[in-house]
Amino acid sequence: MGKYKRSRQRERILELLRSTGRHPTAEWVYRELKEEFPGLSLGTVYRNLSVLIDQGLINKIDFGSTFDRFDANTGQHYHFVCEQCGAIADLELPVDPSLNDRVNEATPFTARRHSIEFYGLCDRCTETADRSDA
Amino acid sequence: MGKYKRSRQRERILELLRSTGRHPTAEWVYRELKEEFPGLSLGTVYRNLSVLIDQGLINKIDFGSTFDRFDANTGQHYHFVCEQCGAIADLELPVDPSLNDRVNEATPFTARRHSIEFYGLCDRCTETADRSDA
DNA sequence: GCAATAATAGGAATGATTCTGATTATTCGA
DNA sequence: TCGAATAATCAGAATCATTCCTATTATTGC
Repeated sequence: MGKYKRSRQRERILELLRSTGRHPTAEWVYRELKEEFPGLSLGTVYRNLSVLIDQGLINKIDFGSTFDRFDANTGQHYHFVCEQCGAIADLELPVDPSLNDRVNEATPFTARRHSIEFYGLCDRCTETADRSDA
Repeated sequence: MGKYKRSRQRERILELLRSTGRHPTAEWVYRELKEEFPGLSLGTVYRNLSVLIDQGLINKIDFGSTFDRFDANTGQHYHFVCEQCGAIADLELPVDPSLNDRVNEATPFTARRHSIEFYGLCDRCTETADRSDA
């Protein structure tokens, strides 16, 4: 979290994200603003998006991992993702199909399934954090 | 779902995924099996992983999107993802922090937050599906 | 065995994202 | 208001996970 100077580009990117219900990609933001900033480069969009995340003004929707991950447990189950070491674990927590119904009652969408990911520290990383504190 | 012939490589990849609690990346699988199949190529691993998915024997953990997506709604909320058109919508569904507690009681992990994504058809795609059916 | 065809290895291609370097814009104190 | 310090920009190169291509090899069913 360094110190940031203002830039018209970054301000417009934030405005644009706030004004849309979509969850845009960097490419979409770039195309939207290209007319207003003819010299805009995609790198600038990406950099500003990560600055905005750093400032807590926007979020990126993703798993912690940039890699595809594969799972031979094909039954329904939820996941725990360690924010420190990146480990992913299956959870025993019972899957609750009624959650889909709640979406189907409250929205015009048809939810057929859902996934839940919990984020935090795994047992190993919790220990490490305890030691390094204090 | 075409017709598949067996291959030693694919059988071992499935065994490996079943024998591990991790949620491996393709690269990890490749490294694990490289000694057993000295000529193994990463492309073979990827192809077989997608065949195994097609056969319903494994799952890939990801969002529907291969793009990063950004969201100016920084409050806690859940998402709906349309499996057909890829649209992502914020849901009004109240966020339930007690879910974290259930994980914290039942596991050695420390869950600080969680995300839920519902998958299905959005209103538009539901209509389209209705028309094309029957 | 043999024909048909799926699977393989290896490497090139793709495509989203990040990095680099030279230039421009912003900030802030004198 | 000027100027030094430094963050931000643009353009394009680099990166890196993943997919695609091609010639060769393995599997299947008869």
